[in-house]
Amino acid sequence: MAVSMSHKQKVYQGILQKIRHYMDTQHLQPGDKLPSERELAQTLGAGRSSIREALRAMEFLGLIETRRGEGTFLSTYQSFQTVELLASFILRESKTRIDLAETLRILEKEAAKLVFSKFTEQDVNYLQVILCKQDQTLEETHAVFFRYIFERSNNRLLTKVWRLMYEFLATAEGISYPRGFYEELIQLYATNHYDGIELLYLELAKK
Amino acid sequence: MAVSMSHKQKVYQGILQKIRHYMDTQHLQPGDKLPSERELAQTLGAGRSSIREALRAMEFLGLIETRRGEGTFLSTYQSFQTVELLASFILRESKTRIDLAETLRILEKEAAKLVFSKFTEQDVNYLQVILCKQDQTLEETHAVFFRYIFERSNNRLLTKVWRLMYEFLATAEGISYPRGFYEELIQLYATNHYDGIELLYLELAKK
DNA sequence: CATCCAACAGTGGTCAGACCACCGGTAACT
DNA sequence: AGTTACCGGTGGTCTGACCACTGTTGGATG
Repeated sequence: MAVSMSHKQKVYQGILQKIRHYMDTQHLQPGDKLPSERELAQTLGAGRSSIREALRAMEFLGLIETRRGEGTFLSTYQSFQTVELLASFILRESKTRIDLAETLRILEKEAAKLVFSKFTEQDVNYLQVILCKQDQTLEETHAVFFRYIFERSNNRLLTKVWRLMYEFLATAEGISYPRGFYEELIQLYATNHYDGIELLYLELAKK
Repeated sequence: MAVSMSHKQKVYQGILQKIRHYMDTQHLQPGDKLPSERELAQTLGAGRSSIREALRAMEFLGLIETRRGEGTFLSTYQSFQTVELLASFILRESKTRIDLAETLRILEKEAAKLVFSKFTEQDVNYLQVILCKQDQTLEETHAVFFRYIFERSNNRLLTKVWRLMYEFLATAEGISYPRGFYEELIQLYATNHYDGIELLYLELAKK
């Protein structure tokens, strides 16, 4: 009675909820096997095609991996295929891109601020090394650079959200700032200049 | 011969390509109608269930909108259903309430800053009214207060992410700050004191 | 003539069943 | 013991059926 009254939620959406719940209660880990489609259909009281629509959604998001003749498994790693296909479709919508870019920058800025007090000289050196590597594009550098920062932020949720959005946008267009930006940021860390981060991003927004 | 030869590509993935091609050649605009599922099945030489799996994927990406009894239409606006679904799975793991609360605060702070330059006297008055209402708890006030700010931020993605996290956390524990916090924030808007936002949140974190 | 409403055709939503291709294990055979 | 053929389980796909819902249409009614 709860949900599907007013909204007439589709079956496969309910299936998604139930599968997630199943994953919770069974404490499934990445790589574990899900029940077969037929079994799920019977257990959850739905048609197999509805189950498949739900699984297709999860597969699309890179949450599961299906192997014909074997079964369906929880993904061990992040599937990029999803993101690529997605990007090939969507990203003409300019407002989406703008929102994404803006949000992305907010997350990066705040992560940079979160780790500020934690950063040691060693951390700063490490970032420096990343920046100096010549065998990668600026876009790659950006990814490695911030991935490190987010890891040190010690906020898994923030990190996940960032990674998701980043991959989302990065497949369509490279993401990076002027090289000087990264150098200045490192400089701020080195000179213990917290407030500079906000200003640094403020300048970035102007361009 | 076309699709399933070498890569064992699934039918629905081929369908996606074809539909996109169709959209291109027919110069479909947002809001336009797609052929019916049955017609697509016949035209593209596939079963209706495969067509549906493809459409389901597109629906996730917010590309199309299906209306029972009417048909399938290209989305007029970009929805973030993908993000929503993914978030529900991600949040499932990130049980760390601390991460959530931290991220939530970051989003709110940045939204507050985003709307700063846009805010008129009228907006400030409206927030004042929200705050003065006595018939609701502080938690409810918090929700209404920031919902308004996020709406004015003009960043749908940011708003979506916030709402998701907020609802997720709010069900577990009430979320609110001291009443004085909101008053001070309004005061900052009224006195055109941008930098104060950062400081205000800094104080909040200390407690 | 204008208005209303019932019947109808078309659409997405869902289910059940069938067949195929594939994988892994196992029993039979050499 | 090693090889092979088979078999059960799994995902991949198609078909046909029924339901619920929508917009239209055409006739009955005032």
